[in-house]
Amino acid sequence: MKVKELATSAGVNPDTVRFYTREGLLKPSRNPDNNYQHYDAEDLRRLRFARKARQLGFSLIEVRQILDQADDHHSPCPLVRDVFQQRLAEVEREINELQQLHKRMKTALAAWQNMPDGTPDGHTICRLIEHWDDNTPDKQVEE
Amino acid sequence: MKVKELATSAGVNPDTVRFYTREGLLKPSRNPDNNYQHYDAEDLRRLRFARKARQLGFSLIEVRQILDQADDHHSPCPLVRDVFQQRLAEVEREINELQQLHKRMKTALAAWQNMPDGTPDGHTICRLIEHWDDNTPDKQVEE
DNA sequence: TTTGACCTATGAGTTGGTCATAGGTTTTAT
DNA sequence: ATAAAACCTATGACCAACTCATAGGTCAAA
Repeated sequence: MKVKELATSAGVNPDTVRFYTREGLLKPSRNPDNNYQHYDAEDLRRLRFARKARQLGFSLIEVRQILDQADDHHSPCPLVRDVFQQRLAEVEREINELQQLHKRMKTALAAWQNMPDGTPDGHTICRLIEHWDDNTPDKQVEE
Repeated sequence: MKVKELATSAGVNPDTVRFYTREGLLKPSRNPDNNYQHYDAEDLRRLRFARKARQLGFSLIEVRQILDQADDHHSPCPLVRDVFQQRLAEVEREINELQQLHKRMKTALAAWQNMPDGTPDGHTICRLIEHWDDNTPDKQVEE
């Protein structure tokens, strides 16, 4: 297979195939006649594997490590389980953060219903944001 | 105030102050003697405003637009309300996506409990991921 | 044989900073 | 007075994971 065919088979951009090849995730052979890359069924498996792992939140570096382990005839599954656990915890943290942000946004929106739009007066840019309570402490003022 | 003092007052990295200045969010005057930037209370207000807006998910470009409107003596609040609404919708979308991902991860993890770790066999890299059902359609195979 | 569709390598753009470099200035301590 | 520390300047590289643009080489069909 050439680049476009592999890309189409896996549903990705041909440039992604080239990028993954540069990054060492795919290991095509080369046609010496025309310098074209030649991909086989194994590359398609690797590419599909990589895309699924990416959807699960694995980084490209992690995917490469997993593929490299497989190349060394070691089972990558323990590594997969390990990274997956971390990733799951991270997703939970992200959800929490976003839900808190969402709650604060809704609260702010409700509070804004009754606030007039002011023109900046040299003390305030837009009360809507300046009176937003973000519970992050900030420091002293000096001039 | 000089860079570090402003940065400390707002609880940010001095490089962030320089970066925001380059990006036009802060407009310090310059001391012609030594070419140093001089920030005043207004810049501190702008910087704090910018940081709050960033926490709400406003992009730097949006923040700059808002500040520019304020500089033109227009109330930036309508723009703020508008961008805020879009941002709220986006946050909701992000939460949904993450929750779906989370659900699929938990399901996969449960399914993995009873699956053995295999060594790559030329057909499979790691069943854990390859048998992951991601309900994204992909295309035909050819070689 | 020429056009279009493909291939190559390389570099830039995206976002929001952070860090490193190399050099100039000011402040503090000796 | 002077030397070191702590600050300032501008510029460019770096992070992630691609995507897109450029310039040029190759190949298939009309």
